Amino acid sequence: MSVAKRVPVANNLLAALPRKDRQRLLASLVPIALTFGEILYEPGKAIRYVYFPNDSVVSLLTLVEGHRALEVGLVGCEGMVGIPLALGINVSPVRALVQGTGTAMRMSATRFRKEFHNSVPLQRALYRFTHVLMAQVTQTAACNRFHFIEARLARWLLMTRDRVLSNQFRLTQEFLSHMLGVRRVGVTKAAGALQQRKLINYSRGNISILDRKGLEAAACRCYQIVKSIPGSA
Amino acid sequence: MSVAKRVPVANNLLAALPRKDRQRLLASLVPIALTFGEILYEPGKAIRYVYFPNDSVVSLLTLVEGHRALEVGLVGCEGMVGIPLALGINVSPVRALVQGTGTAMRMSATRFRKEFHNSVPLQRALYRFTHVLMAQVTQTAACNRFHFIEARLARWLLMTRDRVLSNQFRLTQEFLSHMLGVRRVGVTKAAGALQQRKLINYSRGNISILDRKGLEAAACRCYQIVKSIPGSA
DNA sequence: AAGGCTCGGTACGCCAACGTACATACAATG
DNA sequence: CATTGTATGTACGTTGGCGTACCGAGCCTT
Repeated sequence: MSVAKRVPVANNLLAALPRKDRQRLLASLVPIALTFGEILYEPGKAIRYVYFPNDSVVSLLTLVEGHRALEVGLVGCEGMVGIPLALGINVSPVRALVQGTGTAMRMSATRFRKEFHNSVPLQRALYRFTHVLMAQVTQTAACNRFHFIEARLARWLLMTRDRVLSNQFRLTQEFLSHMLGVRRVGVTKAAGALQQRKLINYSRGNISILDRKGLEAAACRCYQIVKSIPGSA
Repeated sequence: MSVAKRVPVANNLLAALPRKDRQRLLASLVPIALTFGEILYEPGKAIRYVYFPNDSVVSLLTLVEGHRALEVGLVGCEGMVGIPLALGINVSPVRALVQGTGTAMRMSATRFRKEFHNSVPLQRALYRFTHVLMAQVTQTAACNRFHFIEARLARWLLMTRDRVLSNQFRLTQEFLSHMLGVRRVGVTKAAGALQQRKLINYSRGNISILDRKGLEAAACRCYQIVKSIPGSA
């Protein structure tokens, strides 16, 4: 995690604020580079910074002892990482893991509290995003319960695609298994099936989406449902 | 759903407010009887009232086509039903189903918005509860993914017990199957196992907890985890 | 070129949970 | 007391996913 100067501010949440509020916030925000694998929060630990992703992507994971991690939320430029702070809580219930390398705007927790208090538009935006996140977690809960790995994988790839704005990215199957909460072998099988159907291409951590429409058809409807929540794009 | 006069206000959220705020709120709140099976919200539909349960219990369920309902949250006297409104959203993403007959304090959505705006203590309390709910949904997501039906059933019974404040309540297995998102037969087997271990007693919808400690041991740790979140009791 | 390392593919036995169907028990009602 | 309906129990074959183990393929380093 290093300071990244002069990155374009592409976070939608910030971009949608009135100019005055945005300017004031930007004075307290520092652009920062987030790299794949970095852990921003650990469950039960204090939240020290909030992050407004630009082109980076952050996964929210629950940890249950004796099991793999399980992703419950995915935050990109449409949101903020650190929602508990907006709710007056300074401890994270989840692990926050950088899943897509990129930049974000960062602010310290103490500074955030102050700025949040002073900007009603920011409050409105963050409360709305809290709702989107809640809906996302809810849908994911059901998805993890009911749908096949293959469909869930397809959904996950699409969600990532929407946030990194690219059809190609790096991800090992081992990593994916910790997102979906399944065995690596399960991912291998599912990815193999998708590849055979010419929907994706997969090779040593390099994944590319070949047929987006087809992949959407292979994914469960959860993808569309979450996407259609106002404020989730 | 009928007006219920002169019920003791036992909702913790309300009780913890400063006297002044509570008094003002109570002027707009109407005690109401909620009966098992009533549906308060449907997904995608507008929220018309918020509810502060006293001794009633309300389930939040996601619906996925082609599958049974799945509970993602349980709200009793520790919270409020209608959190989206506090976040500035007037559509429910979930179905809200009365799971434990009892009373609640009710307020119209429009009235709530006004009162909410005017009471900072209420805002604080509700944002905190939003966080608790989010954590609960998150934990439930992992629980539904990883744990056996028997452990999940045990957890569910304990959570209900904590909210109805009684070791005995009415619930059919069919109903439970829609809470846990499993077959009715799955519930039969799990309940049978718990009964054989002398932890519960089960007969035609009448369930009683015989050995609470034992049931806690049979439940997954998710029960303790959710319970230990500050503000969840 | 060799060795090590990461990543992906395959194989095997196991089992919780699934869908479905049917059979029993209890309760209320006429 | 017979009838009807609801609630529970049992049974059977199917299967997706699990844990584990091992192998091969590509890549980097020495």
